[in-house]
Amino acid sequence: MTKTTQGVRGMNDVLPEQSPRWQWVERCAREVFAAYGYEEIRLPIVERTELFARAIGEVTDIVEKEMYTFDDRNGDSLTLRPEATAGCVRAGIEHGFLHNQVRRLWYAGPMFRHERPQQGRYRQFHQIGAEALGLDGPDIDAEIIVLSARLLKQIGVGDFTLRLNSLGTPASRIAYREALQSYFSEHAAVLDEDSRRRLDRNPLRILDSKHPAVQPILADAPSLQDHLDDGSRAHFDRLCELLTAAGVGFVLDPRLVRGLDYYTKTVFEWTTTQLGAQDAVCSGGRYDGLVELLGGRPTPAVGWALGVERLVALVERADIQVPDASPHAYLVAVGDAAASAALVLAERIRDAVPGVRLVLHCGAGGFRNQMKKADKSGARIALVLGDDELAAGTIGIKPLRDDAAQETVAQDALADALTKYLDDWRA
RNA sequence: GUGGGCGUAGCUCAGUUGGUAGAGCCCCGGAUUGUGAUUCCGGCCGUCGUGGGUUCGAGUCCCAUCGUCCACCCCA
Repeated sequence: MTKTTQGVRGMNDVLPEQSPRWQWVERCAREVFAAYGYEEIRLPIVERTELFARAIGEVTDIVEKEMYTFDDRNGDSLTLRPEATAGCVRAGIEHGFLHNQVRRLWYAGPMFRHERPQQGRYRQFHQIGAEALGLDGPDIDAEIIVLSARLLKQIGVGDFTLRLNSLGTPASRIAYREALQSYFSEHAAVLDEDSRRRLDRNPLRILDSKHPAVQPILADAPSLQDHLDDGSRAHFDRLCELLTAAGVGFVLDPRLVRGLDYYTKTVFEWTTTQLGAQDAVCSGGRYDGLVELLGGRPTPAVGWALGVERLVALVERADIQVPDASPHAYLVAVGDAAASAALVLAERIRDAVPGVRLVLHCGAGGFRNQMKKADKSGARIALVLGDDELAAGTIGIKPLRDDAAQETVAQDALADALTKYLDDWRA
């Protein structure tokens, strides 16, 4: 393989065998969003670099070392979006649709982060996300989480854990941050290098550490729950009540900290045990300060994003039967005369039988080989047009998926016959 | 960015102590008396990831590099 025919690292092709699983996930999302009145928004893949720097946070890993950033011809610094919430908020401010309004939005599309690829982690990956803007109550947190629960259930792969935590307001977070810093400073000796580096930059992240040496001191670290302000506390308690009432189970995870700076109050994450290290399949939280931070009127908001590749991997692993688009009928034409007649006949059928999926195959090869192809195509029936049929004005219908007998019908009656087959299959 | 495993036909892999490359599947054509299973026959396919080095000779040894997978990290 030469370099020119080699794809870019971490950016994958989705081949036809895989597409039906993607379509299934996308279709479930579309249906569930519609059921909650969420509207689709389509955003550019490229935004100004400073948008992400401000929204996600200058000192986050994403902004520091994972963005695909380049200069536009006029010198502007642009970046391939590493996530879509920032762009969503940007669009809201730019078009004024957040002004004193409530918006329920969803989006889907590719995101880009320059990380080292591994299972469930790619440089171009796809997210489907939901954002509810303009509402500050715990009920909307509950709604958007319940929505995610329904979507996961609809996709049908099951077996997820919902982890829940509250980060509090920025003010209570700062107080907590200081408490953490002083606690970890006392134990600086046992901290690993990474944790020590985070000590003054982002001490919350130390709670996430999996380093064996720091595990013991994590247990006695100050709890974020103890530093929550009253408002956040009440908000969180109410959310827990609502989720319980809605029958959505969850576990409290005081160590759940998101890697993007804009989160406030509620944060959550759906995880699975089936995907190795990249176990988060859907995660999000509240970001009440972001709209204002980006220059809009103060507007509360909650959202989440799910990783499509990860869901698709689970769909494949669970061997879920998803709808495919294999043809209903495979028309075999043998000989030049039959070939030209078949092309016209096939068009007539597609006109007359709405929704029919008909593959036309003209070519050399004996009937046996033709039938083998018909069988492999996944079609339910083969239509045979040879010299005999041509002369008689008929066509052979050969069932491929069951033992029904072959029949021969007049070409004029083919549309009706096919309609009947389609009806039978749907029944 | 760090660590480890792996890189031989489209796919899954075999290649013994270094001697100039194989199988199965797939694909294509044909036979089994006009029609999908099975079986049979034939055909196509590789500069053994790439570049150096050691050697009379390397897929087999050494170095580098790229890719890939997994983990760390990070996150969807």
